Amino acid sequence: MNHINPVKECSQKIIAIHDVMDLLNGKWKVAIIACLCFEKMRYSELLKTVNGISGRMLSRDLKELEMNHLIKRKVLDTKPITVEYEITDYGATLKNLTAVIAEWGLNHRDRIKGTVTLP
Amino acid sequence: MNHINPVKECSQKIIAIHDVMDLLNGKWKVAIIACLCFEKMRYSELLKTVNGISGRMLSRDLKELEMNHLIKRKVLDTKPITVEYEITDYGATLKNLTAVIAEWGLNHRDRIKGTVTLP
DNA sequence: CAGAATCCAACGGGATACTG
DNA sequence: CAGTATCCCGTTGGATTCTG
Repeated sequence: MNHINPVKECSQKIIAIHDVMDLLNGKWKVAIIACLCFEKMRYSELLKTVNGISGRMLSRDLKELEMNHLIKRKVLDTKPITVEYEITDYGATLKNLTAVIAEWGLNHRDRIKGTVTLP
Repeated sequence: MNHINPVKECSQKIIAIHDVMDLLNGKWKVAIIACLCFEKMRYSELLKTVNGISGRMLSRDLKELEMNHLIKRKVLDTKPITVEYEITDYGATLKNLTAVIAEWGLNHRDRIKGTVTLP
């Protein structure tokens, strides 16, 4: 059994983290993924659920996430047209990741935002 | 025992995720935290370990992380001067988060970098 | 060694208006 | 409803040079 050089192991992790941060770059992608891990949603629902995102950014990020096979886009032929976004099996492997992030955020809300930003 | 409205619960998580993404914004912060969770490091070591980061960004991000009490800066009076960065107890609560991200990245490296993003 | 300063390019992201 | 098209600004981030 080989011992792994601890420095090497760290480097590997750093590279892996770069990959992920590259895939989920920007302010919104993690939140979008988290939403869709929770349940499939339509464009307008995402717009409301992902607080503060603009339509432009939502479109853009959805397109990128779809290109990376993390989500699926399904056009329903209702009238008027509606579009449903759904997490893929691949994307669903990110569920734990989003859960850990959300949990940390919940536990440390006060320290993060500090004094302000809450009435 | 109260039932939590599932939509409400999702919204809470989204907000929490926004907090975290705000705290760890940019390409490098998560990697820096991961490094320092692994072991304390000097500036120049971080520069080598966090692949590809520039000195300017490292300085900037270290300052921000310090302001948020996630890391500590310690000046050693060697000559020439050396500076050691160390994770705080508070910052160390992010260790699991960085580990989960790194693990996902490692497991899915092939698909991310892939051959040519899948035919 | 550990940065600060300067310059500059590129991207992120908001607001608004428009389309099928 | 689900976008697309512009416009426009602030930030990010790289390269380089300078300092104690």
